[in-house]
Amino acid sequence: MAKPEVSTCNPKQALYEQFAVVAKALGNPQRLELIEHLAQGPRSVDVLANKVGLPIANVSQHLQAMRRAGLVASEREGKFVKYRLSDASVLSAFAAIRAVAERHSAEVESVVRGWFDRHDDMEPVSREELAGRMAEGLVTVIDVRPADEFALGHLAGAINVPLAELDGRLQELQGREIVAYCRGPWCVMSFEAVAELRERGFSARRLDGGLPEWQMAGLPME
Amino acid sequence: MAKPEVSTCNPKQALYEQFAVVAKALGNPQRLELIEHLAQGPRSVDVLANKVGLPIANVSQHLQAMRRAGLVASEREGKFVKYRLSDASVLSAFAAIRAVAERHSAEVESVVRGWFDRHDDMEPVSREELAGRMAEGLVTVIDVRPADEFALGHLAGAINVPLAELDGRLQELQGREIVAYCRGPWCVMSFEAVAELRERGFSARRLDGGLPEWQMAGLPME
DNA sequence: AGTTCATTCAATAGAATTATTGAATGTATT
DNA sequence: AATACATTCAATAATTCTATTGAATGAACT
Repeated sequence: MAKPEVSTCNPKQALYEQFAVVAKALGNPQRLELIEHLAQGPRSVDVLANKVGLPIANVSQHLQAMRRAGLVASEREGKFVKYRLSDASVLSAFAAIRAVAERHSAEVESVVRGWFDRHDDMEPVSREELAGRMAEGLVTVIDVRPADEFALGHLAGAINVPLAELDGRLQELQGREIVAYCRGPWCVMSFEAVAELRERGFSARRLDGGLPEWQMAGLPME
Repeated sequence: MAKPEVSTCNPKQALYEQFAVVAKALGNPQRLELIEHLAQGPRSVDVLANKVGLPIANVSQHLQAMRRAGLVASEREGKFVKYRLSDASVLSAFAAIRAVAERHSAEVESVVRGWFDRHDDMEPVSREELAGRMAEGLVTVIDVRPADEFALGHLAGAINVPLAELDGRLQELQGREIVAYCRGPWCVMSFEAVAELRERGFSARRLDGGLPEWQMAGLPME
């Protein structure tokens, strides 16, 4: 990622270089995971390191690489350095790359198919539909992310039922249709939650997209 | 780019790996240049090699790398192998990455500023506006790409004035406003053409985007 | 069959990326 | 000032990526 000075005389080359720097910064699974976390809100280096299970120094370097590419920005807050996505365009780029992968890679399909047998069942609830049904009080929205992430911001009206606790809290969820969400479109926790709930006879669906998409759509958070 | 088997047991990791493969394939200036050419239509390996000025074997390898990532597809046609973008989503991803680079990188800005002093002058003509004015016959549209690229497909009604020939063909262009386009949003040939035309006193503007964008918008080609 | 040409393959060296380690820096707290 | 803690820096080895070369393959043409 070292690119001390991009200074080809050929301006066309220089442009492609700049674009490549951005794509290169996205071209690493660890960094993509970091972006997915940052999409939910600003985070400090060690919170991120804990979440993704990497050494702090390693995460710090990845974050700096992304900062050089313009994907993230950082500000010091006391002892901590909070990183955040620099722009909504970063999420768009992530989504666009995901779209390419979805169309091509049979592997991506198959990962998702692992949780669902029939295609119909995968159909998620749209944000607009969910917003409407929440207003009518017809639906229980569960946030299946870990409690610490929930605490840092969540969909207005959602209750936190971390995936690990789902088993023991089924009685809370009786009676209404359930919509589960988590970090983003391919966050597997919501897939697992829906699969488990259906096995117990609940009527459960996934929200289309995760928290970042909800927030970007201007829908209420708390 | 070698990734013989992506088979982490962790499905989350596997997904990020897949997404990273796509981004990585976009993370190289040469490959981005190839994509820009392929965005105009299917091309054979050696046509591409001539355009980008790289050894054929090298181009072939880049194309294969992109094929593995799902960015391009290929079909044999007699002696030739024609590569093409596999999907419109590839162009979206390219555009999204470009958008990130534009917002962040002062360098990208400065490359463009090299051709124009004032920001107002950079404002391009939208596709819709141009389509309307062409219908009224008010405007001369010039395609400043090399003749061979023009021959493989161009905007309906455009005339081909390769940048290299612009000097000698000014009298053809007298009388009407000129709109220039070339390969894509950052293709510098149209910037140069407009700058040169203005120096000679012509009223000239750039088309917003290039040929691929026009085609994607469903506007007429020939 | 032999020739020509486009493409791919295989092997290589050089460059860049990544994870890891431990030391250094900077900021709050006592 | 001394400590604790979060982050960054610097150096390293392992891996991966890239360009280059020349040989091999595949399809058309004589």
